[in-house]
Amino acid sequence: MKHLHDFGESEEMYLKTIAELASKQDPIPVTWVAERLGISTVSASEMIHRLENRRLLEHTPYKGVCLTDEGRRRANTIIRRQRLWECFLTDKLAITWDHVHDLACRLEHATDSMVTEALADYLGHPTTCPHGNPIPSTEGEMPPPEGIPLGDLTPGEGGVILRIHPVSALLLRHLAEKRIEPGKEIEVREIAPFDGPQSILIGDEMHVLGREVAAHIMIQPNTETLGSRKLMEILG
Amino acid sequence: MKHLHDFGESEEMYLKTIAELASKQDPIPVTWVAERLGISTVSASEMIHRLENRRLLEHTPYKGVCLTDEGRRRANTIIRRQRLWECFLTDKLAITWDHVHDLACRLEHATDSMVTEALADYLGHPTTCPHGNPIPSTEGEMPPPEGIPLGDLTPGEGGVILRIHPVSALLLRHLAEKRIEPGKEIEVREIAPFDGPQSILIGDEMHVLGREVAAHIMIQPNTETLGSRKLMEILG
DNA sequence: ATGGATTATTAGGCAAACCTAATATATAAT
DNA sequence: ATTATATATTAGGTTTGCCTAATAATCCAT
Ligand SMILES: [Mn+2]
Ligand SMILES: [Mn+2]
Ligand SMILES: [Mn+2]
Ligand SMILES: [Mn+2]
Repeated sequence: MKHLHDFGESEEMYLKTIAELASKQDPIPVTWVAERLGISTVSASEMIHRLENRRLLEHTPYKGVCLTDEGRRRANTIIRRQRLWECFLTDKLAITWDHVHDLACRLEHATDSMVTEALADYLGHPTTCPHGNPIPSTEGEMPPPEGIPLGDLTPGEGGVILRIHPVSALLLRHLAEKRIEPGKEIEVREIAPFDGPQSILIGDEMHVLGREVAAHIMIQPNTETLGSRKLMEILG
Repeated sequence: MKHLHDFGESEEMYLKTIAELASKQDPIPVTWVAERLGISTVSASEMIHRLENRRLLEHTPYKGVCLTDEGRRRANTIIRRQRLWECFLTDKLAITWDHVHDLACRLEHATDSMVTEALADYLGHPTTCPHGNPIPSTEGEMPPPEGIPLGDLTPGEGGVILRIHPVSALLLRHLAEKRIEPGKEIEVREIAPFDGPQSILIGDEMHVLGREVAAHIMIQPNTETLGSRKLMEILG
């Protein structure tokens, strides 16, 4: 007999979370997954074993997890749904930027491919979500995300905000308050010693951002202000 | 710690199901609830006790269940969400009539009141769903549904289809195939003996409908064709 | 190489929603 | 009043997804 419950929502969130973390490092420590999902490492470890048995990921002990091709395809399907809903919520329902991430994170699990594709049609097949992140294709392929973290820039360097790496609503609210959003010019002015917070200039306002926050703001660097060493890194 | 899962979807489906059945009879036998949800009576009974403890309904053994005011309010909130999504899916995404019921039944549980009200705004505050059923208010009040079941009409009687009482996608597909939809004229031509199926005329086509199906097609009767006995019933 | 920190596993539990099989109770029909 | 039927409860079990506490294995830095 089939149950009333979906019992696939957890699985989907694991895959999505791993895919999102994978753009920062690969393989992903199980600890990171647990922390992001707000559960114990034991529970995460259990579930990861189950997903490994089903060939959706591979776990190398003491290293971390990597999605298989099928796992990544599935993850990107969920991400596609979330980002399309984000577009709908902002563009059509006029819900603010910092709210749509969490709202879409609930809808994504209740959406099949028929609705997804009809929605994509209706929205005119957008290529990025309101936070600037690319929307995967119907086939579950995602263009490589662009930009480098603001946190990697040094004083004097700056550029245009390309996207906000997907993360909790709290961070988005924090950024929304300071009017830090995709498309805007931003410049690093100062970095406190001992890997401390960055002082940044956006519009005509100065703000101090913690390293964790700065790591999620992805920049298209302004090449003029950029040190040549970093230029090499980016191009080569 | 909070769980990843909602664990409220079941509760919502119980309340909604009971509210929908309540328009046919009151109180509702627990058996009906179990059957509609496709679960055992034991499971339904368990859950109904839990909902009773939380004052969302009242259960009189060997009679059935009635929603409390709070229970009905909650149920109508879910119904509002479902029917607004149904409008969205048909009007904006151009998904057919018979599909939207089930699709919206998944979205309804992933939708909070912010999204619901923004959606209602966006759709221009529709008053009925694509199946003709009334959409409850923000406060959880629903206008009394109109019409009498097609199954109660006798040969020669007819009228306009007002709405299809909410039920499975199978029934909707069945009706969609025969072009039986809200707004159309329909007339009973014949009833087979021993409470058998009805032969009906819609457009220029004749169809034979089982009693169960006919019970879900709600009619605004054409008073000229109507027997005076039934007229009394309706008006008085 | 060795000790301390990180990572993984084991053991034992819990709650929500389901299930079947068996039993008990109330209502309805003869 | 008795019996048959419908309804309810009890008992015991499953799966999913989470938990804590304790232990074991590995990695890394000195
Ligand atoms: Mn989600
Ligand atoms: Mn986004
Ligand atoms: Mn539903
Ligand atoms: Mn409807």
